[in-house]
Amino acid sequence: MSASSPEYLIQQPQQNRSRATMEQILDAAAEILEIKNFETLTISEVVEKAGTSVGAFYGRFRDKEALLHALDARFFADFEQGFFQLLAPSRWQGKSAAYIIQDACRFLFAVYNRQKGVLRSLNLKARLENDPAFRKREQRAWDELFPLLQAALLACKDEIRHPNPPLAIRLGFQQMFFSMREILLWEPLRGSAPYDSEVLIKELSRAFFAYLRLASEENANGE
Amino acid sequence: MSASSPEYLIQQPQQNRSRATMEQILDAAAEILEIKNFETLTISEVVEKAGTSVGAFYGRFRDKEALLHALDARFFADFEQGFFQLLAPSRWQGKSAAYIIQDACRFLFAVYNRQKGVLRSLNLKARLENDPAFRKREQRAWDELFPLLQAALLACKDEIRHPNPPLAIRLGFQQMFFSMREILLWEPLRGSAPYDSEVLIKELSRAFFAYLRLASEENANGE
DNA sequence: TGTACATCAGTGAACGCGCGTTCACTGATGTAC
DNA sequence: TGTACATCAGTGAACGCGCGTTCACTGATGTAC
Repeated sequence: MSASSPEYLIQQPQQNRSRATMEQILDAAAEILEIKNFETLTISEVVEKAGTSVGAFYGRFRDKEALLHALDARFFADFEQGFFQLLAPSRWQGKSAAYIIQDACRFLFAVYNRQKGVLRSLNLKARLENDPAFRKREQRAWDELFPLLQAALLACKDEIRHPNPPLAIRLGFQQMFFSMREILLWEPLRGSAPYDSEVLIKELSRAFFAYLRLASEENANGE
Repeated sequence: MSASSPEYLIQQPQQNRSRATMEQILDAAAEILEIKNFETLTISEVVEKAGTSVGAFYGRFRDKEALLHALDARFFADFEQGFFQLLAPSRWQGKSAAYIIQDACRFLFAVYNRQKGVLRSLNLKARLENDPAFRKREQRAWDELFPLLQAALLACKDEIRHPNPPLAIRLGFQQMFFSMREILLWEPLRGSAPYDSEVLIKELSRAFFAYLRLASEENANGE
């Protein structure tokens, strides 16, 4: 679940009983975050939903903030597991730029298409907070994924006809990333017609390699 | 400034004196929002910075929320002025898709490149709030700009080689819009190297029309 | 040009509510001998 | 196999702080005659 001894915990659970309680608290919080945000969530409603008590909460967590840190850690561990599984070191070696991009796009989709409530809150916290910890953890996901993608794409440099490949790779990926996050996390709140998953992945990938002006894409046909 | 008699005001200023006070309150709030967010901003600090009193504040505004509504209204009025000025009805008639896109992109840049503190708070509020008013006002800007752009671009349909022009126009514009907002409002907080304004406008436009696969762009040279 | 009155505008101390946090206490689990 | 003790885990009523909001009051501006 979470690392050796994070500073936001009072103390690691020692018995299965308390490990279960903690898990229940995290699950309850995650569930509540699907419909409200972290600011309006109260400890009381979390522990009530988790079937435990306020005191039990503070026996584990330093304060309310610690709850979100723990959710963050839990999510990030999940993210990394998927990351190392899907993106085994040599997965992109010798592949075309188009292949790499679709792969990355599909991964991004998978990352942002679950735990949306938690992700929304983390995303907001990273923007609201003075405490840089949330911002840093958000950054870390980017810092793990982007360099890999960049290296893989630069290896296909001769496919890329954009005059400034490093710039285009960076901005193109940002566009894909921002759009994916925005559309999956926030569009539902606006009630606008959602994109079909496959269409979204395909089109965001397409936009990216069109921007890079891949030679291979030049004579491809759409749809 | 603001419309006839918005419900978030207790009463419209009747004397210049109070109009000035109100303006000072709004300015002070906007300034504070450059460095903190609306949740952590307090009425006391606003009125102190504005050189007035808590009572004066509540003489104008129904509650704290009303302050942000007023800032929203002030910004939106600004937006619309720019909108109707720059995008006079016939401005895009007979123009190429590339021209239209650059024009729209430049406009987006202008919109999001000032009042960033206020815009950040409005953006957050639109996500946090049950009160749909903020969300709706955000939507309205989109609803004014997008149909115009869509119509103008569909008029150049024969330039567009993407197999599904309406889809591509929508998603492409979203990408441009989301990226512009994200990069201008939130990237600075992350401390990553900012883009040069002209480069940003040029590249986001380029990405958009590359995605549409404009015929004209096919044999254009970059940089 | 002055007087009386109504309304507008502003003041800031005091209030009060909500929610995070504490704390004195009980019960459960593990360990030593 | 049982007893004593230490630590872990959980309970929930009570506390208290911060900040939004109120309110009784003073002063400024406008208007009628």
